[in-house]
Amino acid sequence: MAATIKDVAERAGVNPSTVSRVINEDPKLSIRDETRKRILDAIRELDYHPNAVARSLRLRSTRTLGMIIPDITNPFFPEVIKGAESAAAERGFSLMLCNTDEDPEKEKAYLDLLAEKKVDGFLMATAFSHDSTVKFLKEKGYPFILVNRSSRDVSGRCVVVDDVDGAGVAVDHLAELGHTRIAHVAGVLFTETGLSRLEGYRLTLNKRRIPFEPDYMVEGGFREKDGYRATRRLLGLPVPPTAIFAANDLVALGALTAASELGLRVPGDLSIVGYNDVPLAEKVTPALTTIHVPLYDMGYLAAELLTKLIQGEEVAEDRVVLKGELVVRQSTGPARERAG
Amino acid sequence: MAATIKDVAERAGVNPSTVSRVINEDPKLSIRDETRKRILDAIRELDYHPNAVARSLRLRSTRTLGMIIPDITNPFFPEVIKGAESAAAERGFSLMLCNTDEDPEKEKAYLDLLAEKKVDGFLMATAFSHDSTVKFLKEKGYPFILVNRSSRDVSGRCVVVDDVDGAGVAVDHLAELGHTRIAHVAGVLFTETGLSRLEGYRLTLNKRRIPFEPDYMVEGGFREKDGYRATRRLLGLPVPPTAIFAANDLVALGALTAASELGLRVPGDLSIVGYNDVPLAEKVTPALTTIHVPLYDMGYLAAELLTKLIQGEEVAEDRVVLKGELVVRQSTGPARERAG
DNA sequence: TTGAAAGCGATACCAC
DNA sequence: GTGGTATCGCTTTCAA
Repeated sequence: MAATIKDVAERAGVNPSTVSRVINEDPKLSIRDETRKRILDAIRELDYHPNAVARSLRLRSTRTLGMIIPDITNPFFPEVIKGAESAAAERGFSLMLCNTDEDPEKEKAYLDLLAEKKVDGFLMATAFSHDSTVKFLKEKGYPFILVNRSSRDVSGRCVVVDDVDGAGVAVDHLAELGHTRIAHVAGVLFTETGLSRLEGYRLTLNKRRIPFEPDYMVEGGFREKDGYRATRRLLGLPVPPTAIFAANDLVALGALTAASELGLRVPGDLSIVGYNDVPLAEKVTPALTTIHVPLYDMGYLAAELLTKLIQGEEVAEDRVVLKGELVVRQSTGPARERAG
Repeated sequence: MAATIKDVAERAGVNPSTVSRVINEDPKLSIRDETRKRILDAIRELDYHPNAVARSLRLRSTRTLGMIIPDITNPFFPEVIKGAESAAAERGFSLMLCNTDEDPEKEKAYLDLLAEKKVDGFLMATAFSHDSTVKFLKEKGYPFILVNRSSRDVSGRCVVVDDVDGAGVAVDHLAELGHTRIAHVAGVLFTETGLSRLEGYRLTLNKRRIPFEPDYMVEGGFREKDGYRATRRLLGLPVPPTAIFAANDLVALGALTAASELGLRVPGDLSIVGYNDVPLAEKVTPALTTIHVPLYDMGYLAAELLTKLIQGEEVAEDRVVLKGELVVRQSTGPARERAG
């Protein structure tokens, strides 16, 4: 059995409360050096480690954050998690990680579980999560931060990237290469990110006076096969696009596959730009031109913000908006007339 | 404030202990239906959820597992974590995730932290971890399972793949393609996995009566740049190898880059086999021939085993050995004489 | 400068 | 069939 504070107290010949004060460096404690030494010695001799469960019960704080993500094998998340974990650890918090597999029922179950386990706050990285989640969190008054998603229901409390801007940068890049037949394989359009990237696409076409061609906008999803299917469709059009702005890198990868199956060369016949700059993006051939999103920072800032919220610190801004940056690699090139 | 068991008891006009028995479905409880109903109603009306921290203190069990991994952004781990998380969740356990960045000090700090937080057991996925970790765990009597690593200091308690066998399969594949100049970019040789793969390489050369050429064995490491450097060296040899068995997929990727920089074609001029079949492996060009390791299963089985250990269930075998399987893709091809 | 005791929210043993 | 009460390990207020 591990030693308790009582054991330490007995060994040092003092009361447990005194031991507690010494451990927690109670500022309004004046104690004789000799007594303190006895306590410290006893702690060392017994290899005493305070029981965090008991502390949590007493202090009503577990120093633990719950993080809910849809799928850890999606290459978007590991960097985000790592950032969150670092920020949490630096502030003495641990991370409890929950994977929902995009299943709303699991999400709800985890929410309840984490609430019962009395985590001090929630990091929600699930783009699909129904607003009932946000509602639940708000009603219960639990501190939370949305990661890479925002909500109309709530003032701030999120760390996001400016997707309208990022999509604009992507489309600008293609336009500057001379492309006018620019298609967009959109993400899921009931998510903020999906919607905003579409908006950025349309706004930039507009700005550039490129007419919006409805056939060039196809709603896909965020997975590779969504990109594959959508691209097959686009490339089957009578007048196919010469460039595709994909909702994310996975989608761009699917587009790459579809193009190569049809014997098209990238970027010779088709330029493709992705979104997020997932680690995979630079490994594939051709390496993906994409919008680099600071994934690590996103996680870090979210966890930092959350711990501040928890500790009641004043936060200037509880809505952090990060900017994406264009990274030009090999999947985009100048537009040129096609043989047909 | 959330309702407590006392609130429920008052509202139902019973004693807290009775509420507890109803909640936990105490088998040796006989209770009037009417009383039970009153309690259940009170629970619903107050939206009562038991405080897991208080339960944990009383029951001396947190139903939480600590999982320590070196680097979540290494594509090896997300699948493993996902498997572990699933198995844990199915058994009512949560996962506390800790990222050490390969830093032994962080590892120790996390070990202490998790111990203070009274996790019920440890999942250790750190190949580099010093044996002091295993020693610590053993001395304290904490249940633990090593993932993808074993230890001489301990009888079983691990889920590993048979790396000697896997490496053998990889080298066999190359030999069957007619290669005789087969090099090995080894991993870190003070890890079990690094050592075993080297052993498999040597045993198979032996079996095939291919003489072992010391210059063809270069110790690298497990990172991409290790593979890059080692391969540059191998390809600079007077008589360079025609095939490389890499310690893992990341190393194989580095080899790929080195080869293409030198104008060599894969598999035309050089065949490369990786290890693990990380998600990345099938995405790169040429797609990697590799040894598929059941990453998800590894995590799943480890967590399952650990929960059994924790709950005192009899486990037939506390050392689970999985087999890798050859996946032939595009990075390997028949040997042929080179121009020089 | 230190001690005593209440209480955090549950469970479980022992009564009756 | 249900209640009383001690207890898990720690913190904190109030006393002395």
